[in-house]
Amino acid sequence: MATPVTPPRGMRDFLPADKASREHALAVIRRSFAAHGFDEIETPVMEDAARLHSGLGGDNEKLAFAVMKRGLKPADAAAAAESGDLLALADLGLRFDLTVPLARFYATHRAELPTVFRAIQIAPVWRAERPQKGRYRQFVQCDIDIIGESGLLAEIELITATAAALDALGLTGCSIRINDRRILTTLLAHWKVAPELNERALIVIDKLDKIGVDGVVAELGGLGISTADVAETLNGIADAGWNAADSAPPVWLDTDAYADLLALRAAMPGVRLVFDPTLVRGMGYYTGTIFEISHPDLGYSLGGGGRYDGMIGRFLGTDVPACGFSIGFERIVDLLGADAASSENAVVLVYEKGTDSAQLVALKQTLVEQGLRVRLEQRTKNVKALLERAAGAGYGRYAFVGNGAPGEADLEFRSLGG
RNA sequence: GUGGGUAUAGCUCAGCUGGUAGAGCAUCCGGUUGUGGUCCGGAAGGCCGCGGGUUCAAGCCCCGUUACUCACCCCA
Repeated sequence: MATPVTPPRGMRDFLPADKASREHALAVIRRSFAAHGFDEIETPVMEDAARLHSGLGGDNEKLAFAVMKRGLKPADAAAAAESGDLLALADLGLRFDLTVPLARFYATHRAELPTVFRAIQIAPVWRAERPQKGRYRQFVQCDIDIIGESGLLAEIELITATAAALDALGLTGCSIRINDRRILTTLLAHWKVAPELNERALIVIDKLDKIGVDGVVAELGGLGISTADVAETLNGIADAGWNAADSAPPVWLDTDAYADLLALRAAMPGVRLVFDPTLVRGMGYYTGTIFEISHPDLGYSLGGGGRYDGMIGRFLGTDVPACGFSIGFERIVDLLGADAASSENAVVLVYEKGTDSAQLVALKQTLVEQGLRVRLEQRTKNVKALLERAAGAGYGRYAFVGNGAPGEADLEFRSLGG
């Protein structure tokens, strides 16, 4: 190429057709969430660097884009190099999720918010990852969160609203896998895993469906976890479903947490809930229920969430229960594909070169006032390409504007169907 | 962070064993059509990603580099 003009790595431009289908999907999601009693808020794209790196973002913290302080001097850079703390040069960063900003938002505005606050956030986040299919460095998340509700009603409202949104989008085949951090904690305790190994052990367990029982046993062994019944327990976990405790519950199962999951399932008969004791989720801040949207065609999740009762307390001082669910908007849109919803109310007027502009605009204005969407296009040699582009942009009808004195009465509209 | 693939016209891609840079579509022009989505002809459009090397000669072979892409890790 003569001039390499591409957007930043992992970030994208959207052509009119893409933009239209994105906006359509966003409108559907907004409507679903709002119908379930959630209110939309907005926060800045940046937060204080210290807040982003407070340990609540898990591994995502390492992927945060940092923003350098304004007015840095060479001496500052030298000092940072000296100390080895390059992040000292940054005081702000782009948010890598919507949960940390929400916790900050709630701490700031608690007095103005209802006791139980149901929030919608639909906004881009940034992560400095290596892009690939279904993974971008700027992407939109659609979050709903309930703050101040410690009971299962929070989970129920979140999952119900999310399932409704997926349904309204026409997405079929999705299921929601569900688990509870307490079940994982009990399992690790049963194996007498040292607390500092918990996170790494959980990541290994998460891979059970990919690498199988033998693979997990091997990797756990590598971490020094080799209690006698590891393989036996894993076999039980691999087979576990909603019948896990039909007879005597297995020793690794936290029965209180499992009872909660059964209650959730009973409360939402219309939602395809799958109990998956290997579901982990990377965020360290989850304390209870965790869930993830799965689709049979994809190796990655379409969204996820869970309960994070300890997080708000980090900003506020007093603990406030919270639970959230996030839809990965980009992955949903990729799945939906383009819906070229053409409209009969959108028309193209094809005019000959040299047609009087004033007459064209007057004609256009007449049609606009009738409620039509009107685009003017000068006739090209090959009209076919022009009309196909217009059809792709959502225009449903076209008419040729004759030379001479074009008037509305002279227009003969034809369908752009083909 | 680790590994694979790709890079040629605005777009999609050919280019043989190293020997003058190609097609389709899109664009522009001429004609045809003349209530028109047809057809014919022509033109324009290229640092063959970038840098080095081998060679009489490199789009092609070698080394490096950058970008894109797919997968792993992790994630939405």
